[in-house]
Amino acid sequence: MVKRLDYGFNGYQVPAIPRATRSARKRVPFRKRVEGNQISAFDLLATVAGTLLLDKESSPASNNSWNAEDQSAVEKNNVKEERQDGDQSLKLETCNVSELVPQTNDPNCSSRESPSLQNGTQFGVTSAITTSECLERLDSQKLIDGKIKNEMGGLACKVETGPFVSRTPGDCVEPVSENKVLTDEELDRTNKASTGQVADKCPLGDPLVLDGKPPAVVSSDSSIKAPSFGEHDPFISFPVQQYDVNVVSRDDDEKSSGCTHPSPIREPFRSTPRIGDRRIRKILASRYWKVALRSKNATYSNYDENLKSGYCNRSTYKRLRSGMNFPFKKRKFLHYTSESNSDGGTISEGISDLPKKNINGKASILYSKMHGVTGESSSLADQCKSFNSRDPHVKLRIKSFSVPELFIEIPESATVGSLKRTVKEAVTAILGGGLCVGVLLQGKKVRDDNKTLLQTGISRDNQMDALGFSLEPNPSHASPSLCPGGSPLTLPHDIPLPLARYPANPGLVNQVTCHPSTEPCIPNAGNFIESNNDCTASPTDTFDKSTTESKALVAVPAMSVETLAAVPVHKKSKQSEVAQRRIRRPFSIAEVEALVQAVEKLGTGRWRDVKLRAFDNAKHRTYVDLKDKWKTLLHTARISPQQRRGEPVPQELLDRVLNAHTYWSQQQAKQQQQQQQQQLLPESCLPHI
DNA sequence: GTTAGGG
DNA sequence: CCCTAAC
Repeated sequence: MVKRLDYGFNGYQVPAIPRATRSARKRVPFRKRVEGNQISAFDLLATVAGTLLLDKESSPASNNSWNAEDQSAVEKNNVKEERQDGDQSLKLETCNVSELVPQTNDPNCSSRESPSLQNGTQFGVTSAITTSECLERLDSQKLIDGKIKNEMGGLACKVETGPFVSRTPGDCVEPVSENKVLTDEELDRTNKASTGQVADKCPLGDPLVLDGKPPAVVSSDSSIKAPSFGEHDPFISFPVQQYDVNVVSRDDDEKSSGCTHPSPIREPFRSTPRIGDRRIRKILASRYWKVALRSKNATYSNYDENLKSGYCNRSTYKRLRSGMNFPFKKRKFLHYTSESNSDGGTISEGISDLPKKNINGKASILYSKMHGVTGESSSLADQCKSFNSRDPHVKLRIKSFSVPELFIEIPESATVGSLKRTVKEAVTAILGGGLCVGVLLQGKKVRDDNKTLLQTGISRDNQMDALGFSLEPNPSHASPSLCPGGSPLTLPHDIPLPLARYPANPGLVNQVTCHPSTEPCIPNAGNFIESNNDCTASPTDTFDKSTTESKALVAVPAMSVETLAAVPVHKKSKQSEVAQRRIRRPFSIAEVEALVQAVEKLGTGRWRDVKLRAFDNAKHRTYVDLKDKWKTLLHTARISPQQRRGEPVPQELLDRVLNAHTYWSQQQAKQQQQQQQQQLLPESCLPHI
């Protein structure tokens, strides 16, 4: 009873039955188990979206171009004076994210060391593209550039399915070219590497693809190839079924089992070992991700481990996992029966069995005609079927995406640099969390994320008429009207992720329009930037302040919630049913106060009651939220004020949190003791009865 | 559906 | 804030 006075409130209510005895319960760390390894449509979405995010994790160099290191700043006084009527409202209806090139990799390529890599660094330092993939790209590019240059009109996303090239496990050569389109010379060397050196050193493997002929060198026609946004090509492959998916990054200097040391049982699918920071840097640097096949007995946790090891920086990892809404979320893989789903049962024989099907040196080509692509493409598709029916991968090439519309208000006095940064942050945020990826098949939205590609019809055996991806604004992020009680979304300023460099082609920033503006409409960002360079202060002086004082950035869906379609969608599709992350809503001090008061009264472990008592009207606060907030409050109270971030919580409240927690912990302990005694008592009393 | 806990 | 297990 004395404690009441200490806490300064009316007292505690001891719960009748302390469910909180669970608090003593220690949970076994959840192990991700993989009992099946089909990839679901969700994973397809996630992979595409994840690739977008990986774009954001691009090199600092790309960031510089956005930050415009040479940006001048306005006078501080001007910055402080934020006048409503002076704000510029810029509406960027769409921005292209160009040349996202998810593409299949060869699942067999994971452990081979490229002779060319061993010999030197002719392909650069950090990139990693298998020769085979180079060939794939070549071929794909050839198809695109030459025969099937696929015009998608004004569509936001272009998806191309390239030829599928199957290879033996031994033909993996991984030279590297991350930051540029391969030049003819490099390509030529690549071909040589695959046809010559590798073949010499790989007795077991048939290194050759494409019928043993090096593909015709394709000129890197930049007029056809959209300007690269992130200066790299991420690759994605989707097993149609059967295999665990593991995201690995190939270390170019990794010396795993080389071609010169063939072993009877090779492990071509083994992921690269953890090698700590270096590996992480490689991942971030190369930004080359593979979705590799893994043996059936591998567990999905390995994927997580790879991520963890890949991102030694825990915060980075966490950001990917949750903080940045990294959409490549782990998803529990569907259970499946290997026998029933396997292709004639061959898959069940093991991974090593699969490459054997392709050893004959004939490439298995999967080509799926795109929307509007007919003729030659269909013949390719036929080829594909005749060549190989074993490879469970779907090959996709997404030419470009458009970022949904952004709405930006920024003071006139803001610097160009801050404008750039603002746009960057808006784009970053929308890519990070406010974006959904939709998959469209033959004009229809694929809604069931749990279906496999095979089930959905996105498979090698399918004549993919129209496979498309769309970027859709996340309504919870995009529309203020969807945030009842909340202010229009202010995009966070603390997103450290650099976006890929500003598109060199000003045309990529489409339809930059000006909202109520005193200035003439700005045709494109490039012109705007050039015309505003009259600042005097140093960029760093006022950079953050400019930024912070700009008006809220509101991500406005370009067409309401309509899809930015990659493929013509005839009917207006509803919002994607993909579970979307809720918008982050920091607790206000008043809410914290209410929470603390309720917990003081009810105790911890009664979050539903706390919710009903103090947050019944706050629909967006679930009892889980309250529990989590209490958790963070407790953590905040325990750390030093210097370590605290965000809006400072009054120390008085934090003290109350600590006191209440201490009290209720003691109560729980007491009640546990009582319970134990009650359980023991009857037994001990038995003799007396 | 709730709660605890890891992420 | 999400996800999962345990209840």
